[in-house]
Amino acid sequence: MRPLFHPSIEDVSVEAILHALSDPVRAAIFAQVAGQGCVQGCTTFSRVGERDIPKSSLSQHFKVLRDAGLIHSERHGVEMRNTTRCGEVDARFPGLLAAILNAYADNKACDTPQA
Amino acid sequence: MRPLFHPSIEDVSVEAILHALSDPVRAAIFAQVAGQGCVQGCTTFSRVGERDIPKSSLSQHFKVLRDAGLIHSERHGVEMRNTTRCGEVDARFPGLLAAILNAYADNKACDTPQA
DNA sequence: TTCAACAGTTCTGAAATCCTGAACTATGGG
DNA sequence: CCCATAGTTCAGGATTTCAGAACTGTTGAA
Repeated sequence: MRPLFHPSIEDVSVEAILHALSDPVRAAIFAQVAGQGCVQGCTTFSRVGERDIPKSSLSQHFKVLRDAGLIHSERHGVEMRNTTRCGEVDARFPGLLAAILNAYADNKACDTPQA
Repeated sequence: MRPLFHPSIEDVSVEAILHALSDPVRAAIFAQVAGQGCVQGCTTFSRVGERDIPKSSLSQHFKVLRDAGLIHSERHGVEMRNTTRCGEVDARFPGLLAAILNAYADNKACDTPQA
């Protein structure tokens, strides 16, 4: 198990961010981490919306978010502590994350009006 | 040649938009169309940055932007008239496009400080 | 009308990427 | 030490993307 890689904020690119968040599962994960400030572990997301996500896929999703510079992950014993890097990212690309999270929130509101 | 398809604005999704704009070539095309209001034709983009883009790829890129609801294309004789759908998209997802275009602009400024 | 040039599109196969089950690593508890 | 838990890595098949070649559709000239 190689140590977790986190890009420095100057190496974070818009395209990587957009690509990472263009997947609804990853967007949901990120929204949740952003909403809670800190979320324990991948297993929290074994189910997103309707779908069951296998843990190998979850691990990859977290890696993509990490590589894109969107989250910071830290091992705490057996589990993972994930936090967003919203502060840094927002300093570099002002308003970007807020607009995206907002758009997803609006979207969800339309999708499930009577849920 | 099947007629050009444009999704209605309610069918436009955040993920499709982010996916479309997560490609730097498409982002450049879209930024240009957005900047000019109207751009004639794909061939305008035979070169983006350093890269030569074959026209079959350009055609695909335009299709992705169209399917994502970002641009409107109309045949005028032999060539194509492309316009953005920023207005509609911005009404649906306020601030999203502006934030993304801004982020790309910032990014480019960093990439080429002495060009 | 017929022809050539031009602007894009579609087709197709190769390359890259994504998804996920299975095997693995690391940590903590009994 | 052994097992359970949390996550990672590997390997493969499925999907997506890229780009050359062949095609469609339009315009202008002869």
